[in-house]
Amino acid sequence: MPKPRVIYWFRTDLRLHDSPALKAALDLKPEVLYPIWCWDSHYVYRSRVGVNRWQFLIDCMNDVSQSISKINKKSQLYVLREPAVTLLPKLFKAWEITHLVFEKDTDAYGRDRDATVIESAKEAGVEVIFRSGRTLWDSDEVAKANGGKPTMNIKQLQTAGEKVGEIEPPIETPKSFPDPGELKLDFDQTQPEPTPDMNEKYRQNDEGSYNGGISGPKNDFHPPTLEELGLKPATTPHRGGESVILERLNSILSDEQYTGTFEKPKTSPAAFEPQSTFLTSPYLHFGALSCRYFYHRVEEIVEKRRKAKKPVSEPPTSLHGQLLFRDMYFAAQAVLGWSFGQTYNNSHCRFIPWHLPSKVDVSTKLVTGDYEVDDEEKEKQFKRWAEGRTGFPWIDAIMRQLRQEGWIHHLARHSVACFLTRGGCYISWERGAEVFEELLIDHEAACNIGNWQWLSCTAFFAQFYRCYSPVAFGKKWDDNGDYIRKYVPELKDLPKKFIFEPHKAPIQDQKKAGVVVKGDGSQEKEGDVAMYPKPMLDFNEARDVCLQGMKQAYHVGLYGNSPKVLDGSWKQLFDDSGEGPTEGEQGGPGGMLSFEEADGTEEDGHHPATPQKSKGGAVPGSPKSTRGRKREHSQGTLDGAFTKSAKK
DNA sequence: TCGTTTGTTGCGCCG
DNA sequence: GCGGCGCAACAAACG
Repeated sequence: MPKPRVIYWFRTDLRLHDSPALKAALDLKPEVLYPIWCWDSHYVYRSRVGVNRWQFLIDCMNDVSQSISKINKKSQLYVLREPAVTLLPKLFKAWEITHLVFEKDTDAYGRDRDATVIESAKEAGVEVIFRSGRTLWDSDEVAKANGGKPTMNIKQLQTAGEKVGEIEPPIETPKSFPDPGELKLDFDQTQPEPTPDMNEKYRQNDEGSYNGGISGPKNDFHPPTLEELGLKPATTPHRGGESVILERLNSILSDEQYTGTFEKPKTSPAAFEPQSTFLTSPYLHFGALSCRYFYHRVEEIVEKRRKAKKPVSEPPTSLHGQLLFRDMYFAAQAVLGWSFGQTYNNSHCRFIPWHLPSKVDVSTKLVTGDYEVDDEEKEKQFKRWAEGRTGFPWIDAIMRQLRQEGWIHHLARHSVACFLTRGGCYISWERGAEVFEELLIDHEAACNIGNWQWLSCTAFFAQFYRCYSPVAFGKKWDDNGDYIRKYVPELKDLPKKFIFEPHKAPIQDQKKAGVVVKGDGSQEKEGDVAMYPKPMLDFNEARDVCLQGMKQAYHVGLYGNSPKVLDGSWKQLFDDSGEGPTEGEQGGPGGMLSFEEADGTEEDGHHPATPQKSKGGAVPGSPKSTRGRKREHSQGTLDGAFTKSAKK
C-alpha cells in the first residue's frame, strides 16, 4: 500500500492548536502533506469584505505559515490563486493526491462549495476526510438533537448540546509536520469572473490578485497583499494570527477574577484603550483560536474558583456563555441554510414591512444583493447611519469606530442595530447586516445574521418595547462622553452637558468648542469651523412610530415563508397608513412596486422549473444569466460561472 | 414565569 | 436645604 499523499485545505481554521481536522490529516502518516489555501473569488468579489478584515485574514495566513515553517522549514502555507472548485481537481492529478482533508464548514456558501469539491474528489478517486472543529459541538448534531429544528434560544442549545455529549478536550499542537511534495503547476490557471464585484467601491486600483499566476507574482505562494487587491492600507489597530491570540489569551486568563466572574452585560460598550472585553471574536472567526480550547481554559479557572468557594459567573452571561450563543447561531444556520441570512423564505424570521427591503429573485427564493428604495428619505438616513453622521453622537461614535477599527463592543452593536431597525429608522435589518459584514474584522455570518435578527426582534428575541435610547444608553456607560470625544473629535471640546445632544448647545457654547451644529453631515467644515449635523430624526417621535409598526406586524404575524409573503399579497393585511412600504396592493414579494423577475421569462424560457435548490447555478459550465441589471444573488454564487481562462 | 445586556421616576442616603 | 448618586419599582406588553 503506497503512503498517502495528502492535501490539507486550510479555510476558517488558521491554527495548528486544537484542530481535529489537522490531526486527522497527520494521523494518516502521509508521505507528503500539502498545507494549502485556495484563493476564493467568493471572498474576493462576492462577499462584502472591507480592508480591515482583509488585513486580519492575511495576518492569520502569514502567522500559520510561519508556524508550519517553524516545525518543518521545508513547508509553509501554500496560497494558490484559484478558487477551490476549479483548482482542486487539477491538483489531485498534478500532485497525485490520495486524500483531501479539511475542517467542516456549516455556512450556506461553504456547504455548497464543499459539496462540489467532494463530488470532484470522488470522480478523481481521492478520499475526503473532514472534521467538525469550528464550534463547541458539531452543528449538524446539535440540530439533530434539537429535533431537526433551529436552536432559537440558549436553553434549546444547552439541552441539545448535552445530548450530543461532552465538549471535546483540546488536541495538542503537532510537533512534527511532513514535507510537502513537489509543487508541480503544469496546468492553466482558471481565472474567476470578476463581476459582479461587491467590493468595487472600496478599491482604489483594479483587483489584481489573480494576475501573478497560481503561485503569485513572486512565485512564493504567499498571500496576496492589499495592494494587489487594489485596496488602500488598513486602518485597524487589531492584528491577526494564532500566535498573537494564544499569547494574549494567557494574559487574559491570568486574571482569574476577571475570567471567573465575567458578565457580558456589565462590560462597557464605551471603553477604549483598553476595551472592556478582549477581542477574541476575530480570531475565533478565522479559526486562529479554537473555541473548544478557549472554553476548556475558562472552565478550568471557573472550576478552580468553585472549589475554592469563590464567586463565579454562569451562562449565559459568563465567558463560556458567549461561546454557547455562538454555537446557537451556527446550529440555527445549519438547519436553515441560505434562508437564514434573509427574511424572504425564512421560516423562523418574522416578516416586518421594513423600509429598504431586499430585492428577491423569486425563481431561487434568494435575495439578489440589491435593495428597493421605497423612500428617498430612508435611503438618506441609512447612508447617514452607515457613515456615522446621524447627528446622534453616541451612534456616530460607534459607527465611526466600526469603520476605522473593524471592531465595536457587543452592546454598541445592539445600540446601533436597534436604532437602524425597530427603534428609530424602521429600516430592514438586512441593510444593517450588510454594513457589518463589510466592516467587521470578526464578521461571522451566522452570528452577524443572528444578532441582527435578535436586535430587530424578527427572531431569537421579541421584546420590542425594550428600546435603546441613542442618548440615555450611552450616558449610562460614559457620562462624560469620552468615547464620543475620541471617535467624533469635532465634538471633543463640548461641555459634558451637551456632548450627547450637541444640537441643544447654545451658539456660544458651540463657538467655544469650535464646532457648528448644522446641516446633514454632507459638509465637514464651514469656513475654518468644524461642522456636526443636526439629528436626522426626532428620536421620541420615531420610536413611537416604530413601536406602532412593530405592534401591527406582530399582530399580523407573518413569517418569511408565509404564503402571503412569498407572493407579495401581505400588503392587504397592513394598514396603508402604517409605517413601511405598505401602500398599494400590487408589488413584489420583497414588498415593493417592482422586484427581480425570475430568469427566462422572456426570450430563453429554458430555466429549470425547480430552481429552489440552486445546484444548477453552482456547477461550472452552467453560467447564470447576468443580463441587464440582474445580479447573481449575493450569498449564493459559487466560483462556478467562469468565462475567463488564462495561461499560467 | 421568565427571558444575556431598556428607560424613567422616585426614594433614601450622603455630603 | 439641596444636588448627586445608587437602587428599586414600574411602565408596556412579546412568546
